[in-house]
Amino acid sequence: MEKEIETLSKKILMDLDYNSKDLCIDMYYKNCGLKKPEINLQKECEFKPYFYVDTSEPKEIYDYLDGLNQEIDLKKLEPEFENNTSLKVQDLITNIEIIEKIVYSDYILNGKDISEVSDFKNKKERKICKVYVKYPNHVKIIREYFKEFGKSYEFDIPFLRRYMIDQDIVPSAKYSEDNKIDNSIPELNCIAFDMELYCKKEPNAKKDPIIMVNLFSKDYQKVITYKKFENSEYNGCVDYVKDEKELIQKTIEILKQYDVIYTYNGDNFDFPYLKKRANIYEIELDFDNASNSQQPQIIKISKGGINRKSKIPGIIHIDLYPIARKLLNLTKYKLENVVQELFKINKEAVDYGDIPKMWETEDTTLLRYAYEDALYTYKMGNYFLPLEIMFSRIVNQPLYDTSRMNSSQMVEFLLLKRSFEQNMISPNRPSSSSYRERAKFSYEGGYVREPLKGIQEDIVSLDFMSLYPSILISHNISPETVIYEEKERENMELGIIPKTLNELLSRRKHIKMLLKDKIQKNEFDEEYSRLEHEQKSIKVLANSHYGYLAFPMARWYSDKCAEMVTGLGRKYIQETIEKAEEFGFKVIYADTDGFYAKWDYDKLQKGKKEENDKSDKLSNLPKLSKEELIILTKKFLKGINEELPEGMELEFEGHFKRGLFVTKKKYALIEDDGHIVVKGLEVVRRDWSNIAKDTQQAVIRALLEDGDVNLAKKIIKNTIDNLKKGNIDKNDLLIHTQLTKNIEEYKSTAPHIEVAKKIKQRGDSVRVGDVISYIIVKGSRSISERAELLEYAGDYDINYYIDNQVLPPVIRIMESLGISEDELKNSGKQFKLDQFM
DNA sequence: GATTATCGGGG
DNA sequence: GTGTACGATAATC
Repeated sequence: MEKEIETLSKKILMDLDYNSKDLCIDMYYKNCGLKKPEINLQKECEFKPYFYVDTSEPKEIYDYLDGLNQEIDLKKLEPEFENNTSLKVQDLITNIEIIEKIVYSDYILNGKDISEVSDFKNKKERKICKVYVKYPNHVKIIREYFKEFGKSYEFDIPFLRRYMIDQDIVPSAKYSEDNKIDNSIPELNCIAFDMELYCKKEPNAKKDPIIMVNLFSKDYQKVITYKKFENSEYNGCVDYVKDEKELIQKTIEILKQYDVIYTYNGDNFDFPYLKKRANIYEIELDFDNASNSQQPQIIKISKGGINRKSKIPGIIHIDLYPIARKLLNLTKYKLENVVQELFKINKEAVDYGDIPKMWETEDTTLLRYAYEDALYTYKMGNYFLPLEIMFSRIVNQPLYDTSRMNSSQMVEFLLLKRSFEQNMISPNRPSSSSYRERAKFSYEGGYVREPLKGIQEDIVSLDFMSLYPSILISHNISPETVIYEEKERENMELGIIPKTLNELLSRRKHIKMLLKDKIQKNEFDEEYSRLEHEQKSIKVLANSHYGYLAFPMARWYSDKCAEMVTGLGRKYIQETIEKAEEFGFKVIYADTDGFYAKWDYDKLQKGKKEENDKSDKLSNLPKLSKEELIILTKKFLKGINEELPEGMELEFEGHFKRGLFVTKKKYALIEDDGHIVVKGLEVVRRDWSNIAKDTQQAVIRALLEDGDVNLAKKIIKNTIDNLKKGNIDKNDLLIHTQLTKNIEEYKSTAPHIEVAKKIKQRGDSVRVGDVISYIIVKGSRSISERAELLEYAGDYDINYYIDNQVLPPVIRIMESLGISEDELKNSGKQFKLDQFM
């Protein structure tokens, strides 16, 4: 009895899954009121699959089907039928209803003639047939039979998604006893799961055993293994089992006690591998965690395009790899790279090839590596989870799914939900032919202005706050409004895209206000962090709407809209630049939604001579201080923002002491606190030698910190001199390139391929994925043939390093300052000539 | 320079 | 599961 009362206090909808055996939706709730929370399974069997057929008369449908007299190909149908006597399409239809709906497709052009498009300003519901069928997986097959009859709609929305949309189910949220949603982020029990294998080549689940399972949660942090590591300082972190079979069994026993499992690439690797190994030992993989369920829950590996997805019903598997890929912008997404980015920690990496040896020699490096893999997976999971929960709630789809969706897919589900709420029938996805047609479409993007090259001082950076979303709203751009003239569009009801965006941005504005209030009151509590995550996720979703319109797979695709948005974007930025220059700024560089500018002293000089100085008092000063420049900038912003449409705002982003502008998309800036920001210049790329990277970095630093061109020149000259004198650590000359396929598969040759061949000839092994580090040595053969490993390298090729490594990254920078390649190259010689004279 | 192919993460 | 990637970079023309 006491338990019952507690149970009522709060429950969280954790996970949902379509159960094809029971033809129902399994809903996993977590009861939070209990001392030990418990998962409960509820079955939803009332919801029935359906789709729409464009006719107002059910009889027409039956007559048509009778006329067809088509028997269904039973092979296509599963689950199997009780009696496989002949089946007709109409036997699988359970009901046809006439309902009133707004058919969105009526209002969009999409290849039609303009005369066939209905007027959105007079949009209204019309009669259409809602066709119910017996089984969800029959919808698509049955729909095929209607192709000759007429249009059908919403036949490809997965059953579970359909249910979430129609019933307004909010996942990963707390429900109180009166079924109201509580906004706080639920406390979930999370565990990170990772494993190590014994394998000498590519892992093969038939023979390569799992040797360690690494688990990390709030109350359990262990590496489970079956080989005793003697004298290890890590003994406290190790749990021993008898063998691999016991290892797998123990892993399942522990994992099933948690709500959330974090992995890094578990979709494609850990779970499929675990499943295969468990099959070998005939272990029943039962992850069932619900107190009242009777069926075993096993890992479901489904195909998602090229990749796989691993789902355990009732437990939320969060694979952090796809999340890191969509939320971070890195060149590499190995676990170490992401850990470095998020926590600024250099995580030790282990070469996979060394694992067997470490295992045999009981090298504890392997234990530490295993332990840290789980630890950082856990930290990363906790870092991303609140944001992902917010995405799941806003989009209104299960966390498992939204965490694997890209932003366009999330926008689509958001729109499907809005469309349903507005009693609309959503447009269909494109056929494969129109998909190909759409994919070919290309259009002009943002405006990028050629920079004022060289070193600039005292720079302000200004940008539009969410430019594209605000253009979509203020110009009412949507597939159904785009056919109207500008004026007409702005005076009519908002289309679905601007309407959805408007709701999102108003919510974000409201949150921002609440946050400001909390900051003032110094309330950095749970509520604060929840709001912070919510506003962040709204920002991501709002910024994805423009991209969604140009996404060829989108239901609400519209190339016209996308083109219009970038066109208006270019107009706004160009007009703003003009106004900035009229005001007294000199714009140095602009890209899409923002620009860098300095104060134009030259123009003021001219202006003074021409007309007797009417400009602001401040501009009379010989040179503006940083504070004065910012005051002027804010004054300019105020004027601009008064003229801009509502919701659009140009913002002050920052002040920079100095900047170096090389070409479009290639520049570097130094902030007032000395922090350097580099864009598009190659310093970050791994395949260059240290000497090339270090020289470029030193040159950028010299130019930004001191504005000293001569110092930059000197740095380059010194490097060249040192190379000539042999005054260089050979390690700094190593060039690193990854082998991306087997040596035999390369059609052409390259230095790292030649080196890999040499390694093989010497009897050592090279594998796909190895990074080959080599030096180019002296000689007359081709460069590829002169590539050597450090230990076999003789004298290095001085000219190669000067011409192909050191100079290319710095030449463009120096050219932007008016210094030629010749001057840099010959400076050494000239120096010698000077000595002769 | 433009177009086509491949690769990613995990061990 | 009433479904499918995609975006960057290297290789090649």
